Amino acid sequence: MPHGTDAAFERVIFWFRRDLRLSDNRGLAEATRQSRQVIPLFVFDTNILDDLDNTQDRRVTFIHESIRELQRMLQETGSDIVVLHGDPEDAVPHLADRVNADAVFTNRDYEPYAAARDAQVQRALADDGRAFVDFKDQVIFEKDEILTQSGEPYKVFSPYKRAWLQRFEENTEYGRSPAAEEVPDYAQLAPRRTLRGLSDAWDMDALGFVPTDLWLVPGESAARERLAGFLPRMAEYKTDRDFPSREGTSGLSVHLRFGTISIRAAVRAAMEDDSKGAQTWLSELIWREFYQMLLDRFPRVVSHSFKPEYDAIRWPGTDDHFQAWCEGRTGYPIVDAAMRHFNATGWMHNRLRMITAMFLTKDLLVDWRLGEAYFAGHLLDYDLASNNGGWQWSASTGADGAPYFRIFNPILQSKRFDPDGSYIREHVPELAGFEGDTLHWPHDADMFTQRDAGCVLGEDYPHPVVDHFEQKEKAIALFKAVEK
DNA sequence: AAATTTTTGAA
DNA sequence: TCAAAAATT
Repeated sequence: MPHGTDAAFERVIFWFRRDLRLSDNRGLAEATRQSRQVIPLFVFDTNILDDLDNTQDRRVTFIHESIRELQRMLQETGSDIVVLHGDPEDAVPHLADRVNADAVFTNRDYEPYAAARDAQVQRALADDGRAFVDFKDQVIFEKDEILTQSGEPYKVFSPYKRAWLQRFEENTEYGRSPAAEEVPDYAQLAPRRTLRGLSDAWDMDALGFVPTDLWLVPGESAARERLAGFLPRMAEYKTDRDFPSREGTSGLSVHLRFGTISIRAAVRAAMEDDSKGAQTWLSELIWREFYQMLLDRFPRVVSHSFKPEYDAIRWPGTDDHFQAWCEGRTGYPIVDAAMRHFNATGWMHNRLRMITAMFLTKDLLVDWRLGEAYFAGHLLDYDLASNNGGWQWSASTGADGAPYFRIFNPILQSKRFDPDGSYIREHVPELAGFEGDTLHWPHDADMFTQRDAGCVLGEDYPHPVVDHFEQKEKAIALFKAVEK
């Protein structure tokens, strides 16, 4: 379609949220197709930022850097981005009024807060006679697109996945952008001079945050490079992904979270590779959609067990044990290594997320919501749907979660997935002198061995805070007590 | 996306 | 007698 000549709108704001990229961005592509002029916008949302209790939040740095890159790319085309700092419910309609936009285009966000915010923005815009148009971009399939025969949402992953794959293969268009464009039509983007003076101050200082170090490079071009770097490793994903000391995972979770890469690009990459590893990775991407669908369809999971009968459980874990877990001093080396690495970087390997979550809920008997909140506060790739889904999986309260009797033995997990102990040695250096299986469970070592390893238990490294075999029985009893 | 105990079945 | 399969939690 020729641009501009038959555009439906004169001037449209495109509002970036968790889609911080120019390429393969459905809402942005539609905005440039349907409007003579497009004004790019990002809002640093004070409703979210004011709730962060750490001025060194890594996510703010990631977003800030990614917006900077967007701005550089837009400026190279002669355009720019408007950046606001405030409450979107006021800021977006206000900007629309200021530039006299006909509409605000954006990509849908399925989190309860975002959905409520967008409904409010839509109402405010409508009062002024402006449209709010949103698009599917964050997922391949939304909640109503994959349903059982009886029209119900799936509550078990495998049949959901089967239906997802079938639907995808029926129409390969799902993997593509609706408009064939992979990048926006730059001719439609508002010229830089038009956008001058519209932004708030948005350097980190003005936002009230301090830049942090990150373990990965923010932005769209870095995301593309990371995917490219993963392609040759994808075939080995199935075998390597469970070992925290190997580079076996894609490392794309942060980019998928902030949309510096599109889910379609990821799915296309998996579909174009016929290895077992690619299928396994695709399966993980489908888990992501499964959890997004569940959150959209059952928002009560934010604060309640997906399985209502397990809401009756009163988790008896103590605050002391929770603190020991948070700080990586439980006396379980693999758990402590994972938590210390996490605290230092804001990232945790998926295998370790399962081990630490299982340990908090089934060994320390602490309510999964506390663990979920701790991860929510520190994960650079934090996503409500995936984090909640993962925690409810580990706690056995979720849709298709681990059965309550399937409790990880943290020592066996450690031996299996960190066989040479290199992960533990790196992140719990005081244990590095222990050899073989003793590293995974040092507490049976005699004093000679401890001195030899340079680590006296109870002094240099804590005694275990609980006994796994005792706690596991208590965990099973908690579930049995409330079973129907 | 488990761990552990019990039973089975072939040597 | 032991490893694999099945049952149990």
